[in-house]
Amino acid sequence: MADDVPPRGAVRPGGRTARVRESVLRAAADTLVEKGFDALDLAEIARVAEVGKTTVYRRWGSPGALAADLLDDMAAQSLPRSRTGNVRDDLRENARLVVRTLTDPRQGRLFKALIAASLCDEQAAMALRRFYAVRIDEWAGCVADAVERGELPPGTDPRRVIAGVSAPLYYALLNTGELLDEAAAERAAETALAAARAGVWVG
Amino acid sequence: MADDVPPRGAVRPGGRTARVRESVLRAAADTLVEKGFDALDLAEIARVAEVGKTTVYRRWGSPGALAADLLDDMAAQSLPRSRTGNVRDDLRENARLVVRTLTDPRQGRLFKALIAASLCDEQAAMALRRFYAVRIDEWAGCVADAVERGELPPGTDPRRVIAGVSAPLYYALLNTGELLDEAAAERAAETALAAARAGVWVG
DNA sequence: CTACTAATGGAACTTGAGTCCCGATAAGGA
DNA sequence: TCCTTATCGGGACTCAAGTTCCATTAGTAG
Repeated sequence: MADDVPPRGAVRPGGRTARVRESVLRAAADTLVEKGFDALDLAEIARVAEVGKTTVYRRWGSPGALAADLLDDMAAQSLPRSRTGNVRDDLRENARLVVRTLTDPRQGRLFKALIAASLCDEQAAMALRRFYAVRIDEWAGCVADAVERGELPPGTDPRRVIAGVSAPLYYALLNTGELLDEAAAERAAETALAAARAGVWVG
Repeated sequence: MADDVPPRGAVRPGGRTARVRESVLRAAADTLVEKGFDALDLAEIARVAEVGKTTVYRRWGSPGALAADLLDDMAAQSLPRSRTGNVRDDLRENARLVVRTLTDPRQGRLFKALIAASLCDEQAAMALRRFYAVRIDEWAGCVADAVERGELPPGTDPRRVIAGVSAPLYYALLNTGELLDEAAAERAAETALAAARAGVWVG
């Protein structure tokens, strides 16, 4: 029956193994930022991370798997959210945070590269979905509170509202290339707010 | 001064050269659909297209440039849009079209691969922006008409409304992995409509 | 502290993507 | 029709990504 071989690095994850992972993930992130996903060779990662080439191929095996591990690592680091007590302000804060992240020279390139990875590799795709599920849930609380307070229709799906804020910003980043500035953040927040109030996300 | 060397295939674009381009673009699209952007080797494309390897490397040079050429080819094939005389129905039709395209086994994979290409290569990124500019303009007319008819506030930016329909659908496709069905199309159209009516895209 | 073995990493090897050279072919103008 | 040369394509070559083998190192349980 199932032999259930433990994944590489899971039996003795302390000391050296942890240092190797940290070093490789840092090198991977740097490469993704500077050269993009298509330039993610495991051989070069090993050189930059000062780690044996064999180790990288054995533990991660493919650029997609490495990107997936990086995404899981990022998802594990949670960020605090705002709580102004007013939906419009909360959504605006969220939109500003997304714009700030996507226009940041390092973060913006990193996100683009990780989305590229998710489009090329199924493991990375699953990790990306997990990542956004975590990030959206972190902010969904604001909306749930707003529904409690009667600012939005009862039955409004909080996650859909938060996703509704990010959607136009990512569309600008990935599809149209439109400028992501303060005004774009404002429009994104107002779009989600108008739709939520109209009951688009009820049920 | 500028010698202005014409690009490969521009001086004698007829006959053989055209056949080679057609054959290579078809092979590229097939490979993108079946294996994704990261598997786009020019050597394999040459084999599949039954064209000399040297030719492909000389004319396109990189997977990104090949993807860019494919995007320009796609942008040149325009699609008809609906004209029901009612904004809500027009936006709904547009949303359904996007969902149909993105969930189509071939088209959906192709779009994902081309977006991946645009995230890895600057030429492909510019071509993708041109492509979406064309597609959005094709539909912007509906919204302009609606503004004329008084269905939407004066000064509403038609392109932003159309982009507002697609945004949540692409966000579901690329970020959250949420199901793209008839209901998702409905919500996308209603979101854009609510925001447009609220005047989010005026000015 | 000691034993066991998971995990690392050096070195040699294989394979195929990408480059270069040059003759063959055919597009397009005279 | 003929001529010029843009474009194609076969074949040899290079170099590094990815694989395999095995000796060495160092977690972790006892």
